[in-house]
Amino acid sequence: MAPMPKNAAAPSVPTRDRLLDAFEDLLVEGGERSATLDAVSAAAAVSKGGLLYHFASKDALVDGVLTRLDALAQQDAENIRTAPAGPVDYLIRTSVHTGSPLDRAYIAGSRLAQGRDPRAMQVLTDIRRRWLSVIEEAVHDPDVAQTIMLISDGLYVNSSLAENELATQDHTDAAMTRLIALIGRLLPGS
Amino acid sequence: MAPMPKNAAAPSVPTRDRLLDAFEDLLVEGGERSATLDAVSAAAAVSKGGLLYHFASKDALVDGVLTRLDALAQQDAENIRTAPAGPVDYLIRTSVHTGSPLDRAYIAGSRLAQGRDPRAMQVLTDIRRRWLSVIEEAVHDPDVAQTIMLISDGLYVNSSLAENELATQDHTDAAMTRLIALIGRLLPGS
DNA sequence: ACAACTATACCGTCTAGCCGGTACAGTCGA
DNA sequence: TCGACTGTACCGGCTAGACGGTATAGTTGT
Repeated sequence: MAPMPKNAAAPSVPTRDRLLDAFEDLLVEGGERSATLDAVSAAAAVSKGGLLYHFASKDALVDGVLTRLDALAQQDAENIRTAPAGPVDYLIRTSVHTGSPLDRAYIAGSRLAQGRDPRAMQVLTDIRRRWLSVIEEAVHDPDVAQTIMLISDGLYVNSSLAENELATQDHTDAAMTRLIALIGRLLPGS
Repeated sequence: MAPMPKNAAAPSVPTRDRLLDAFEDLLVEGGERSATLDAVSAAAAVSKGGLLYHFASKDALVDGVLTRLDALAQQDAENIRTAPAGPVDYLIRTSVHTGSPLDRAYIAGSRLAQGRDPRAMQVLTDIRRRWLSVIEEAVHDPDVAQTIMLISDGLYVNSSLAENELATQDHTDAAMTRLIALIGRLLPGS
């Protein structure tokens, strides 16, 4: 009954999570097409049978990453709300790829959404709505909040496109600071 | 029916273009995975042999859409530059899905890029760079130009995500006008 | 005659999913 | 305390069908 370490040397990440991680990685690095069951099981160093023990179908695997993404995003909404430097600062700075679990899960989710998976689209839409309401709460202007969200989305697209090209765009700390300053101009005297 | 010498300027509705259209549609509506050779030929009402007569491989088909996208985008950059209401107004208003050929081609291209096709990523990056330089030319401030591009990207993501949901976001003309007005605040004294 | 197809059959590989088997820890009744 | 049994976690071989691509013979419009 109790969770078993099973191996004194390695209380390592449970197989289930390793499979989810592998699926995400494949989605992020190779797109929907390369994220096959065989590839996932190989990447997680689990047999295909083992994979299907934990996730009865590919659909179940998709549900798994989506559920995890949703949980991560819910946490993040709280982080945005309570960020010391303010919600806008936090949102913008974390919109460029940081390699965080949420980051990876979010990109994986958007790959799935691009494959027109309705569940993925729903989850992504919900996450965005959650973020938007936090920003709205902070800036007290729906249009400005929308615009900030658009910039955040744009940053996501951008860093996902230019993953290996540094020249195109710089997402340095300095650049982000300038961006945030610029966003400040959107807010009038109020 | 005019004669169709393989490599000259296309007359009316050549099979080659219908195949490209079908491939784009499938990419847009069903993602990379659903855009198979069988599906493409069926959607274009052409036999598989006919498809492979025009495009010797799937790679050639990808090259086809990418080449067409690049040409369309090159034209568009000129449209942005010479738009009566100004480049920024034009860029923002055409960032939400209009169903134009460029629009469709661009989304198709980004599906391919999400599948990590390096050619697709290159073409998309080039297009963005071209747009950016037009906007830079118009606003005389690199940071502001960047930010406007981010907003444009954000709009694109958004309308692609909420394709069937009208409630989430309104991309009405009025909303776009408000957005453009807001962007005006980014520009200082000038 | 020739380009632009259609129709059909085929091939090797990949893919999702299924199934029988294994190892092993824990439970339970006698 | 022993043997029968149960549940969990996993292995790896298998199959049907999809996929990209090849091949080839026949048809049609100009």
